[in-house]
Amino acid sequence: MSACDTCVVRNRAICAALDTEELKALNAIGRRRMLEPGESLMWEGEDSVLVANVIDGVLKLSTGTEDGREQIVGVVYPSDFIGRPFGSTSGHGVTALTEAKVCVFSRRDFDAFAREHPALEHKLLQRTLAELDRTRRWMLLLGRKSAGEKLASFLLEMSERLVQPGCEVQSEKTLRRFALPFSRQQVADVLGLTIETVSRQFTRLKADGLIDLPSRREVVILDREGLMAEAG
Amino acid sequence: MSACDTCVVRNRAICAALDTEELKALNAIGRRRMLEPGESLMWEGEDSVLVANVIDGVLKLSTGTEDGREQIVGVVYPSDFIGRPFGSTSGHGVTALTEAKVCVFSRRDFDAFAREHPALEHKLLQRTLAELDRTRRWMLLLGRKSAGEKLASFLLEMSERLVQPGCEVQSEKTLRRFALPFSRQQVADVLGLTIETVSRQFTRLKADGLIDLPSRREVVILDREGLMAEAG
DNA sequence: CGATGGTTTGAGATATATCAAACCTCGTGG
DNA sequence: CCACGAGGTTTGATATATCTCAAACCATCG
Repeated sequence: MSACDTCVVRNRAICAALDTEELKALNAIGRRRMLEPGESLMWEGEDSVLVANVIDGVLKLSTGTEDGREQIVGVVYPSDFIGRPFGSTSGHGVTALTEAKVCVFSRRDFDAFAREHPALEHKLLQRTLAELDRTRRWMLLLGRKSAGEKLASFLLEMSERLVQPGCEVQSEKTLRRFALPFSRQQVADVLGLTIETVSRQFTRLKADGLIDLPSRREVVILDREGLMAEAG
Repeated sequence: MSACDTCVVRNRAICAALDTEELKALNAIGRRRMLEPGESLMWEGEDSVLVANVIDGVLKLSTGTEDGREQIVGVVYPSDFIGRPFGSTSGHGVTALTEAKVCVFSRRDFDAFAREHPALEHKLLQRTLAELDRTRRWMLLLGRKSAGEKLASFLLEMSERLVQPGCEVQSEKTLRRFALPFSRQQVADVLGLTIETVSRQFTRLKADGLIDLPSRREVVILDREGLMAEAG
Protein backbone atom coordinates (compact mmCIF):
# COMPACT_ATOMS: atom_id res chain seq x y z
CA MET A 1 0.00 0.00 0.00
CA SER A 2 1.56 3.25 -1.16
CA ALA A 3 1.18 6.67 0.38
CA CYS A 4 -1.00 7.63 -2.56
CA ASP A 5 -3.78 5.26 -1.52
CA THR A 6 -4.67 7.41 1.44
CA CYS A 7 -3.87 10.73 -0.23
CA VAL A 8 -6.65 13.25 0.27
CA VAL A 9 -5.98 15.01 -3.01
CA ARG A 10 -5.62 11.76 -4.97
CA ASN A 11 -8.68 12.50 -7.11
CA ARG A 12 -8.17 16.20 -7.60
CA ALA A 13 -4.44 16.54 -8.20
CA ILE A 14 -2.88 15.69 -11.54
CA CYS A 15 -2.35 12.16 -10.21
CA ALA A 16 -6.02 11.51 -10.96
CA ALA A 17 -4.88 10.82 -14.52
CA LEU A 18 -3.05 7.68 -13.44
CA ASP A 19 -4.22 4.13 -12.78
CA THR A 20 -3.09 2.09 -9.80
CA GLU A 21 0.02 0.70 -11.45
CA GLU A 22 1.19 4.04 -12.73
CA LEU A 23 0.48 5.66 -9.41
CA LYS A 24 2.71 3.14 -7.74
CA ALA A 25 5.53 4.05 -10.10
CA LEU A 26 5.02 7.77 -9.46
CA ASN A 27 4.91 7.17 -5.73
CA ALA A 28 8.28 5.46 -5.98
CA ILE A 29 9.98 8.63 -7.20
CA GLY A 30 8.24 11.06 -4.82
CA ARG A 31 8.35 11.73 -1.13
CA ARG A 32 6.23 13.60 1.42
CA ARG A 33 7.43 16.69 3.12
CA MET A 34 6.05 19.00 5.79
CA LEU A 35 6.63 22.74 5.77
CA GLU A 36 6.29 25.22 8.60
CA PRO A 37 4.76 28.65 7.96
CA GLY A 38 7.46 30.84 6.46
CA GLU A 39 9.52 27.89 5.26
CA SER A 40 10.51 27.93 1.58
CA LEU A 41 10.46 25.03 -0.83
CA MET A 42 12.28 26.88 -3.61
CA TRP A 43 13.81 30.26 -4.28
CA GLU A 44 13.54 32.79 -7.06
CA GLY A 45 16.17 32.35 -9.76
CA GLU A 46 17.39 29.05 -8.36
CA ASP A 47 17.82 26.00 -10.57
CA SER A 48 14.56 24.20 -10.99
CA VAL A 49 15.36 21.00 -9.08
CA LEU A 50 11.99 20.18 -7.55
CA VAL A 51 8.35 19.98 -8.46
CA ALA A 52 5.54 19.08 -6.09
CA ASN A 53 1.86 18.58 -5.45
CA VAL A 54 0.24 20.43 -2.58
CA ILE A 55 -1.51 18.00 -0.25
CA ASP A 56 -2.45 20.40 2.49
CA GLY A 57 -1.93 24.04 3.37
CA VAL A 58 -1.51 27.30 1.46
CA LEU A 59 1.70 28.54 -0.17
CA LYS A 60 2.68 31.73 -1.92
CA LEU A 61 4.67 32.21 -5.12
CA SER A 62 6.64 35.44 -5.07
CA THR A 63 9.20 37.55 -6.89
CA GLY A 64 10.92 40.73 -5.97
CA THR A 65 13.08 43.55 -7.28
CA GLU A 66 16.73 44.13 -6.44
CA ASP A 67 15.84 46.79 -3.90
CA GLY A 68 13.50 44.58 -1.90
CA ARG A 69 10.03 45.31 -3.24
CA GLU A 70 8.04 42.10 -3.30
CA GLN A 71 5.12 40.89 -5.37
CA ILE A 72 3.17 37.71 -4.69
CA VAL A 73 2.45 36.25 -8.13
CA GLY A 74 0.35 33.28 -7.13
CA VAL A 75 -1.21 31.39 -4.26
CA VAL A 76 -1.54 27.62 -4.26
CA TYR A 77 -3.93 25.35 -2.39
CA PRO A 78 -4.33 21.63 -1.85
CA SER A 79 -4.25 19.63 -5.11
CA ASP A 80 -2.35 22.41 -6.93
CA PHE A 81 0.92 21.71 -8.66
CA ILE A 82 4.10 23.70 -7.98
CA GLY A 83 7.42 24.05 -9.72
CA ARG A 84 8.65 24.42 -13.23
CA PRO A 85 8.78 21.14 -15.15
CA PHE A 86 10.72 21.16 -18.43
CA GLY A 87 12.54 24.34 -17.53
CA SER A 88 15.86 25.21 -16.03
CA THR A 89 15.08 27.90 -13.48
CA SER A 90 12.21 28.76 -11.24
CA GLY A 91 11.06 32.34 -11.76
CA HIS A 92 9.66 32.76 -8.28
CA GLY A 93 10.10 31.57 -4.75
CA VAL A 94 7.65 29.18 -3.11
CA THR A 95 6.98 29.68 0.59
CA ALA A 96 4.47 28.12 2.96
CA LEU A 97 1.94 30.52 4.50
CA THR A 98 0.42 27.88 6.77
CA GLU A 99 1.69 24.52 7.87
CA ALA A 100 1.78 22.59 4.64
CA LYS A 101 2.20 19.08 3.38
CA VAL A 102 3.57 18.53 -0.12
CA CYS A 103 4.47 15.58 -2.29
CA VAL A 104 7.88 16.35 -3.78
CA PHE A 105 9.63 15.00 -6.87
CA SER A 106 13.02 15.63 -8.37
CA ARG A 107 12.28 17.59 -11.51
CA ARG A 108 14.37 15.32 -13.69
CA ASP A 109 12.55 12.22 -12.48
CA PHE A 110 9.19 13.91 -12.84
CA ASP A 111 9.95 15.21 -16.34
CA ALA A 112 10.94 11.75 -17.49
CA PHE A 113 7.88 10.16 -15.92
CA ALA A 114 5.53 12.78 -17.38
CA ARG A 115 6.91 12.36 -20.88
CA GLU A 116 5.98 8.71 -20.71
CA HIS A 117 2.48 9.37 -19.42
CA PRO A 118 0.55 11.63 -21.78
CA ALA A 119 -2.54 11.51 -19.57
CA LEU A 120 -0.52 13.10 -16.78
CA GLU A 121 0.85 15.74 -19.10
CA HIS A 122 -2.66 16.45 -20.25
CA LYS A 123 -3.83 17.08 -16.68
CA LEU A 124 -0.82 19.29 -16.15
CA LEU A 125 -1.62 21.21 -19.31
CA GLN A 126 -5.21 21.79 -18.20
CA ARG A 127 -4.02 23.03 -14.83
CA THR A 128 -1.42 25.31 -16.38
CA LEU A 129 -3.97 26.77 -18.78
CA ALA A 130 -6.38 27.43 -15.91
CA GLU A 131 -3.62 29.02 -13.86
CA LEU A 132 -2.68 31.25 -16.79
CA ASP A 133 -6.31 32.38 -17.08
CA ARG A 134 -6.43 33.20 -13.40
CA THR A 135 -3.10 35.03 -13.53
CA ARG A 136 -4.25 37.16 -16.44
CA ARG A 137 -7.41 38.09 -14.61
CA TRP A 138 -5.19 39.18 -11.74
CA MET A 139 -3.30 41.51 -14.09
CA LEU A 140 -6.48 43.52 -14.58
CA LEU A 141 -6.68 43.93 -10.83
CA LEU A 142 -3.03 44.99 -10.51
CA GLY A 143 -3.04 47.36 -13.46
CA ARG A 144 -6.44 48.97 -13.31
CA LYS A 145 -8.22 48.61 -10.00
CA SER A 146 -8.27 50.98 -7.03
CA ALA A 147 -7.17 49.92 -3.54
CA GLY A 148 -10.77 49.37 -2.44
CA GLU A 149 -11.59 47.29 -5.49
CA LYS A 150 -8.42 45.29 -5.04
CA LEU A 151 -9.15 44.31 -1.46
CA ALA A 152 -12.80 43.49 -2.16
CA SER A 153 -11.81 41.29 -5.12
CA PHE A 154 -9.18 39.61 -3.01
CA LEU A 155 -11.53 38.77 -0.15
CA LEU A 156 -14.11 37.34 -2.54
CA GLU A 157 -11.54 35.16 -4.28
CA MET A 158 -10.16 34.04 -0.91
CA SER A 159 -13.56 33.00 0.37
CA GLU A 160 -14.09 30.90 -2.74
CA ARG A 161 -10.71 29.25 -2.89
CA LEU A 162 -10.49 28.37 0.78
CA VAL A 163 -13.56 26.09 0.76
CA GLN A 164 -12.64 22.47 1.24
CA PRO A 165 -14.08 20.62 -1.72
CA GLY A 166 -16.39 17.81 -0.81
CA CYS A 167 -17.66 19.15 2.46
CA GLU A 168 -20.98 20.73 1.58
CA VAL A 169 -21.88 22.14 4.98
CA GLN A 170 -18.42 23.53 5.62
CA SER A 171 -18.26 25.28 2.30
CA GLU A 172 -21.40 27.31 3.03
CA LYS A 173 -19.76 28.53 6.19
CA THR A 174 -16.34 29.23 4.69
CA LEU A 175 -17.94 31.30 1.97
CA ARG A 176 -19.07 33.60 4.77
CA ARG A 177 -16.34 33.30 7.37
CA PHE A 178 -12.73 32.21 6.99
CA ALA A 179 -9.23 32.55 8.40
CA LEU A 180 -6.89 34.55 6.19
CA PRO A 181 -3.61 32.71 5.61
CA PHE A 182 -1.99 36.10 5.00
CA SER A 183 -0.55 38.82 7.18
CA ARG A 184 -1.46 42.39 6.27
CA GLN A 185 1.94 42.80 4.64
CA GLN A 186 1.35 39.71 2.54
CA VAL A 187 -2.05 40.97 1.46
CA ALA A 188 -0.27 44.15 0.41
CA ASP A 189 2.24 42.08 -1.56
CA VAL A 190 -0.56 40.28 -3.38
CA LEU A 191 -2.39 43.48 -4.28
CA GLY A 192 0.56 45.72 -5.09
CA LEU A 193 -0.19 48.13 -2.23
CA THR A 194 1.44 49.17 1.04
CA ILE A 195 0.47 47.65 4.35
CA GLU A 196 -1.03 50.95 5.53
CA THR A 197 -3.32 51.25 2.53
CA VAL A 198 -4.47 47.67 3.00
CA SER A 199 -5.19 48.31 6.65
CA ARG A 200 -7.19 51.44 5.87
CA GLN A 201 -9.25 49.62 3.28
CA PHE A 202 -9.98 46.82 5.75
CA THR A 203 -11.30 49.30 8.28
CA ARG A 204 -13.30 51.10 5.61
CA LEU A 205 -14.98 47.92 4.38
CA LYS A 206 -15.79 47.11 7.99
CA ALA A 207 -17.11 50.61 8.66
CA ASP A 208 -19.30 50.29 5.56
CA GLY A 209 -20.77 47.10 7.01
CA LEU A 210 -19.61 44.88 4.17
CA ILE A 211 -17.33 42.73 6.32
CA ASP A 212 -16.55 42.05 9.95
CA LEU A 213 -13.12 41.36 11.44
CA PRO A 214 -13.46 39.22 14.58
CA SER A 215 -9.67 38.97 14.83
CA ARG A 216 -6.67 40.00 12.78
CA ARG A 217 -6.71 36.86 10.71
CA GLU A 218 -10.44 36.25 10.47
CA VAL A 219 -12.86 37.72 7.99
CA VAL A 220 -16.65 37.53 7.87
CA ILE A 221 -18.40 38.59 4.71
CA LEU A 222 -21.58 40.33 5.85
CA ASP A 223 -22.78 41.61 2.47
CA ARG A 224 -21.53 39.58 -0.44
CA GLU A 225 -23.53 41.55 -3.00
CA GLY A 226 -22.15 44.79 -1.69
CA LEU A 227 -18.63 43.45 -1.71
CA MET A 228 -19.01 42.34 -5.31
CA ALA A 229 -20.20 45.81 -6.25
CA GLU A 230 -17.17 47.23 -4.45
CA ALA A 231 -14.88 44.83 -6.36
CA GLY A 232 -15.67 46.60 -9.68
CA MET B 1 1.66 20.03 -51.01
CA SER B 2 -0.04 21.54 -47.97
CA ALA B 3 0.09 25.11 -46.77
CA CYS B 4 2.29 23.96 -43.91
CA ASP B 5 5.19 23.08 -46.21
CA THR B 6 5.86 26.73 -46.92
CA CYS B 7 4.91 27.97 -43.46
CA VAL B 8 7.52 30.34 -42.05
CA VAL B 9 6.83 29.34 -38.46
CA ARG B 10 6.71 25.62 -39.22
CA ASN B 11 9.75 24.88 -37.09
CA ARG B 12 9.04 27.25 -34.24
CA ALA B 13 5.30 26.85 -33.65
CA ILE B 14 3.89 23.86 -31.80
CA CYS B 15 3.54 22.16 -35.20
CA ALA B 16 7.25 21.38 -34.99
CA ALA B 17 6.24 18.39 -32.87
CA LEU B 18 4.57 16.71 -35.84
CA ASP B 19 5.93 14.62 -38.70
CA THR B 20 4.87 15.08 -42.31
CA GLU B 21 1.87 12.77 -42.10
CA GLU B 22 0.54 14.29 -38.91
CA LEU B 23 1.09 17.77 -40.24
CA LYS B 24 -1.03 16.91 -43.23
CA ALA B 25 -3.85 15.83 -40.95
CA LEU B 26 -3.58 19.01 -38.88
CA ASN B 27 -3.50 21.09 -42.01
CA ALA B 28 -6.77 19.49 -43.06
CA ILE B 29 -8.64 20.89 -40.08
CA GLY B 30 -7.09 24.38 -40.14
CA ARG B 31 -7.32 27.38 -42.39
CA ARG B 32 -5.37 30.59 -42.95
CA ARG B 33 -6.81 33.95 -42.13
CA MET B 34 -5.63 37.53 -42.49
CA LEU B 35 -6.44 40.22 -39.95
CA GLU B 36 -6.32 43.97 -40.35
CA PRO B 37 -4.96 46.16 -37.52
CA GLY B 38 -7.76 46.56 -34.98
CA GLU B 39 -9.61 43.47 -36.15
CA SER B 40 -10.51 40.95 -33.45
CA LEU B 41 -10.24 37.19 -33.64
CA MET B 42 -12.09 36.54 -30.38
CA TRP B 43 -13.82 38.46 -27.65
CA GLU B 44 -13.62 38.43 -23.87
CA GLY B 45 -16.15 36.14 -22.24
CA GLU B 46 -17.19 34.58 -25.53
CA ASP B 47 -17.41 30.82 -25.99
CA SER B 48 -14.02 29.42 -26.84
CA VAL B 49 -14.67 28.34 -30.41
CA LEU B 50 -11.30 28.98 -32.03
CA VAL B 51 -7.64 28.44 -31.40
CA ALA B 52 -4.85 29.55 -33.71
CA ASN B 53 -1.16 29.84 -34.42
CA VAL B 54 0.27 33.24 -35.25
CA ILE B 55 2.11 33.14 -38.55
CA ASP B 56 2.84 36.83 -38.92
CA GLY B 57 2.10 40.07 -37.10
CA VAL B 58 1.52 41.12 -33.50
CA LEU B 59 -1.71 40.72 -31.55
CA LYS B 60 -2.84 41.81 -28.10
CA LEU B 61 -4.79 39.88 -25.48
CA SER B 62 -6.96 42.16 -23.38
CA THR B 63 -9.59 42.29 -20.67
CA GLY B 64 -11.54 45.16 -19.23
CA THR B 65 -13.82 46.21 -16.39
CA GLU B 66 -17.54 46.98 -16.72
CA ASP B 67 -16.85 50.69 -16.75
CA GLY B 68 -14.42 50.59 -19.65
CA ARG B 69 -10.97 50.41 -18.10
CA GLU B 70 -8.78 48.15 -20.18
CA GLN B 71 -5.75 46.03 -19.42
CA ILE B 72 -3.62 44.28 -22.02
CA VAL B 73 -2.74 40.91 -20.47
CA GLY B 74 -0.51 39.54 -23.19
CA VAL B 75 1.10 40.21 -26.54
CA VAL B 76 1.65 37.47 -29.09
CA TYR B 77 4.15 37.21 -31.93
CA PRO B 78 4.77 34.88 -34.86
CA SER B 79 4.86 31.20 -33.82
CA ASP B 80 2.85 31.88 -30.64
CA PHE B 81 -0.34 30.00 -29.91
CA ILE B 82 -3.64 31.73 -29.15
CA GLY B 83 -6.94 30.63 -27.71
CA ARG B 84 -8.11 28.41 -24.91
CA PRO B 85 -7.99 24.71 -25.71
CA PHE B 86 -9.84 22.36 -23.33
CA GLY B 87 -11.89 25.19 -21.89
CA SER B 88 -15.29 26.67 -22.48
CA THR B 89 -14.73 30.42 -22.52
CA SER B 90 -11.97 32.75 -23.52
CA GLY B 91 -11.03 35.08 -20.68
CA HIS B 92 -9.73 37.84 -22.90
CA GLY B 93 -10.19 39.34 -26.32
CA VAL B 94 -7.62 38.85 -29.08
CA THR B 95 -7.07 41.77 -31.45
CA ALA B 96 -4.53 42.39 -34.19
CA LEU B 97 -2.20 45.33 -33.64
CA THR B 98 -0.57 45.05 -37.04
CA GLU B 99 -1.65 43.26 -40.16
CA ALA B 100 -1.57 39.64 -39.11
CA LYS B 101 -1.74 36.18 -40.57
CA VAL B 102 -3.00 33.32 -38.42
CA CYS B 103 -3.65 29.63 -38.84
CA VAL B 104 -7.07 28.98 -37.29
CA PHE B 105 -8.66 25.79 -35.98
CA SER B 106 -12.04 25.03 -34.51
CA ARG B 107 -11.34 24.40 -30.87
CA ARG B 108 -13.24 21.11 -30.87
CA ASP B 109 -11.28 19.79 -33.81
CA PHE B 110 -8.02 20.97 -32.32
CA ASP B 111 -8.76 19.49 -28.89
CA ALA B 112 -9.53 16.12 -30.42
CA PHE B 113 -6.41 16.22 -32.57
CA ALA B 114 -4.20 17.27 -29.68
CA ARG B 115 -5.46 14.51 -27.41
CA GLU B 116 -4.32 12.01 -29.98
CA HIS B 117 -0.89 13.58 -30.41
CA PRO B 118 0.97 13.74 -27.11
CA ALA B 119 3.99 15.34 -28.73
CA LEU B 120 1.80 18.26 -29.76
CA GLU B 121 0.33 18.55 -26.28
CA HIS B 122 3.83 18.49 -24.90
CA LYS B 123 4.87 21.45 -27.04
CA LEU B 124 1.72 23.25 -26.02
CA LEU B 125 2.49 22.56 -22.37
CA GLN B 126 6.00 23.94 -22.72
CA ARG B 127 4.68 27.06 -24.38
CA THR B 128 1.98 27.54 -21.76
CA LEU B 129 4.48 27.13 -18.93
CA ALA B 130 6.77 29.69 -20.54
CA GLU B 131 3.89 32.09 -21.04
CA LEU B 132 2.87 31.68 -17.40
CA ASP B 133 6.43 32.51 -16.34
CA ARG B 134 6.42 35.63 -18.47
CA THR B 135 2.99 36.69 -17.22
CA ARG B 136 4.07 36.33 -13.60
CA ARG B 137 7.14 38.43 -14.25
CA TRP B 138 4.78 41.05 -15.66
CA MET B 139 2.82 41.06 -12.40
CA LEU B 140 5.88 42.39 -10.60
CA LEU B 141 5.96 45.25 -13.06
CA LEU B 142 2.25 46.01 -12.67
CA GLY B 143 2.19 45.75 -8.91
CA ARG B 144 5.49 47.21 -7.84
CA LYS B 145 7.19 49.32 -10.48
CA SER B 146 7.03 53.08 -11.04
CA ALA B 147 5.92 54.61 -14.33
CA GLY B 148 9.51 55.17 -15.42
CA GLU B 149 10.54 51.62 -14.58
CA LYS B 150 7.48 50.27 -16.36
CA LEU B 151 8.18 52.05 -19.62
CA ALA B 152 11.88 51.20 -19.57
CA SER B 153 11.10 47.51 -18.93
CA PHE B 154 8.51 47.57 -21.68
CA LEU B 155 10.85 49.04 -24.29
CA LEU B 156 13.56 46.53 -23.45
CA GLU B 157 11.17 43.59 -23.72
CA MET B 158 9.79 44.98 -26.97
CA SER B 159 13.21 45.29 -28.53
CA GLU B 160 13.95 41.67 -27.68
CA ARG B 161 10.69 40.15 -28.77
CA LEU B 162 10.42 41.99 -32.06
CA VAL B 163 13.61 40.50 -33.51
CA GLN B 164 12.94 38.13 -36.37
CA PRO B 165 14.52 34.85 -35.40
CA GLY B 166 17.00 33.53 -37.91
CA CYS B 167 18.08 36.80 -39.36
CA GLU B 168 21.31 37.54 -37.55
CA VAL B 169 22.07 40.92 -39.08
CA GLN B 170 18.54 42.21 -38.71
CA SER B 171 18.32 41.23 -35.08
CA GLU B 172 21.31 43.39 -34.15
CA LYS B 173 19.54 46.32 -35.68
CA THR B 174 16.12 45.62 -34.19
CA LEU B 175 17.65 45.38 -30.75
CA ARG B 176 18.57 49.04 -31.22
CA ARG B 177 15.80 50.43 -33.39
CA PHE B 178 12.28 49.17 -33.93
CA ALA B 179 8.74 50.17 -34.84
CA LEU B 180 6.35 49.98 -31.91
CA PRO B 181 3.20 48.04 -32.82
CA PHE B 182 1.38 50.01 -30.10
CA SER B 183 -0.26 53.42 -29.92
CA ARG B 184 0.45 55.45 -26.79
CA GLN B 185 -2.93 54.44 -25.39
CA GLN B 186 -2.11 50.78 -25.93
CA VAL B 187 1.24 51.17 -24.20
CA ALA B 188 -0.71 52.67 -21.31
CA ASP B 189 -3.05 49.67 -21.35
CA VAL B 190 -0.10 47.28 -21.16
CA LEU B 191 1.54 49.12 -18.27
CA GLY B 192 -1.52 50.03 -16.23
CA LEU B 193 -0.96 53.78 -16.69
CA THR B 194 -2.70 56.68 -18.40
CA ILE B 195 -1.73 57.89 -21.84
CA GLU B 196 -0.47 61.19 -20.40
CA THR B 197 1.87 59.49 -17.96
CA VAL B 198 3.22 57.26 -20.72
CA SER B 199 3.83 60.26 -22.93
CA ARG B 200 5.64 62.13 -20.17
CA GLN B 201 7.87 59.15 -19.48
CA PHE B 202 8.71 58.84 -23.17
CA THR B 203 9.81 62.44 -23.32
CA ARG B 204 11.74 62.08 -20.08
CA LEU B 205 13.66 59.00 -21.31
CA LYS B 206 14.41 60.92 -24.48
CA ALA B 207 15.51 64.01 -22.57
CA ASP B 208 17.78 61.80 -20.46
CA GLY B 209 19.41 60.54 -23.65
CA LEU B 210 18.44 56.92 -23.11
CA ILE B 211 16.26 56.67 -26.20
CA ASP B 212 15.43 58.58 -29.34
CA LEU B 213 12.03 58.90 -30.98
CA PRO B 214 12.43 59.49 -34.73
CA SER B 215 8.67 59.25 -35.19
CA ARG B 216 5.63 58.42 -33.07
CA ARG B 217 5.92 54.74 -33.66
CA GLU B 218 9.68 54.37 -33.81
CA VAL B 219 12.07 53.89 -30.94
CA VAL B 220 15.86 53.90 -30.89
CA ILE B 221 17.62 52.61 -27.81
CA LEU B 222 20.66 54.85 -27.39
CA ASP B 223 21.84 53.57 -24.02
CA ARG B 224 20.78 50.01 -23.30
CA GLU B 225 22.72 49.85 -20.03
CA GLY B 226 21.12 53.03 -18.80
CA LEU B 227 17.69 51.82 -19.81
CA MET B 228 18.24 48.58 -17.91
CA ALA B 229 19.21 50.54 -14.82
CA GLU B 230 16.07 52.63 -15.27
CA ALA B 231 13.98 49.44 -15.55
CA GLY B 232 14.70 48.53 -11.91
C1' DC C 1 4.18 42.59 33.61
C1' DG C 2 7.12 44.28 30.03
C1' DA C 3 8.96 43.22 25.60
C1' DT C 4 8.07 42.12 20.85
C1' DG C 5 5.96 41.96 16.31
C1' DG C 6 2.30 42.97 13.84
C1' DT C 7 -1.46 46.38 13.04
C1' DT C 8 -3.98 50.66 13.01
C1' DT C 9 -4.29 55.58 12.80
C1' DG C 10 -2.58 60.20 11.69
C1' DA C 11 -0.28 63.98 9.10
C1' DG C 12 2.14 65.19 5.21
C1' DA C 13 4.60 64.27 0.71
C1' DT C 14 4.43 62.65 -3.96
C1' DA C 15 3.54 60.06 -8.07
C1' DT C 16 0.08 59.49 -11.05
C1' DA C 17 -4.57 60.68 -12.65
C1' DT C 18 -7.64 64.10 -14.42
C1' DC C 19 -9.09 67.87 -17.10
C1' DA C 20 -8.01 71.03 -20.66
C1' DA C 21 -5.58 73.12 -24.27
C1' DA C 22 -2.06 73.24 -27.76
C1' DC C 23 0.31 70.64 -31.04
C1' DC C 24 1.65 67.41 -34.81
C1' DT C 25 0.84 64.35 -38.77
C1' DC C 26 -1.40 62.93 -42.39
C1' DG C 27 -5.09 62.33 -45.54
C1' DT C 28 -8.86 64.73 -48.10
C1' DG C 29 -11.06 67.83 -50.91
C1' DG C 30 -11.39 72.35 -52.68
C1' DC D 1 -0.92 73.11 -53.81
C1' DC D 2 -2.84 74.57 -49.81
C1' DA D 3 -6.48 74.80 -46.29
C1' DC D 4 -8.95 71.93 -43.43
C1' DG D 5 -10.18 68.49 -40.28
C1' DA D 6 -9.53 64.46 -37.53
C1' DG D 7 -6.91 61.45 -34.57
C1' DG D 8 -3.45 60.79 -31.99
C1' DT D 9 0.10 62.97 -29.01
C1' DT D 10 2.35 66.24 -26.03
C1' DT D 11 2.34 69.72 -22.57
C1' DG D 12 0.36 72.29 -18.68
C1' DA D 13 -2.21 73.08 -14.33
C1' DT D 14 -4.52 70.95 -10.73
C1' DA D 15 -6.63 67.17 -8.01
C1' DT D 16 -6.31 62.99 -5.55
C1' DA D 17 -5.18 58.29 -4.34
C1' DT D 18 -1.64 56.08 -2.49
C1' DC D 19 2.80 56.19 -0.25
C1' DT D 20 5.89 57.60 3.41
C1' DC D 21 7.18 58.54 7.91
C1' DA D 22 5.87 58.43 12.63
C1' DA D 23 3.42 57.40 16.59
C1' DA D 24 -0.04 54.89 19.10
C1' DC D 25 -2.19 50.56 19.67
C1' DC D 26 -2.91 45.66 20.60
C1' DA D 27 -2.28 40.85 21.04
C1' DT D 28 0.92 37.29 22.42
C1' DC D 29 4.46 35.19 24.98
C1' DG D 30 8.06 34.80 27.99
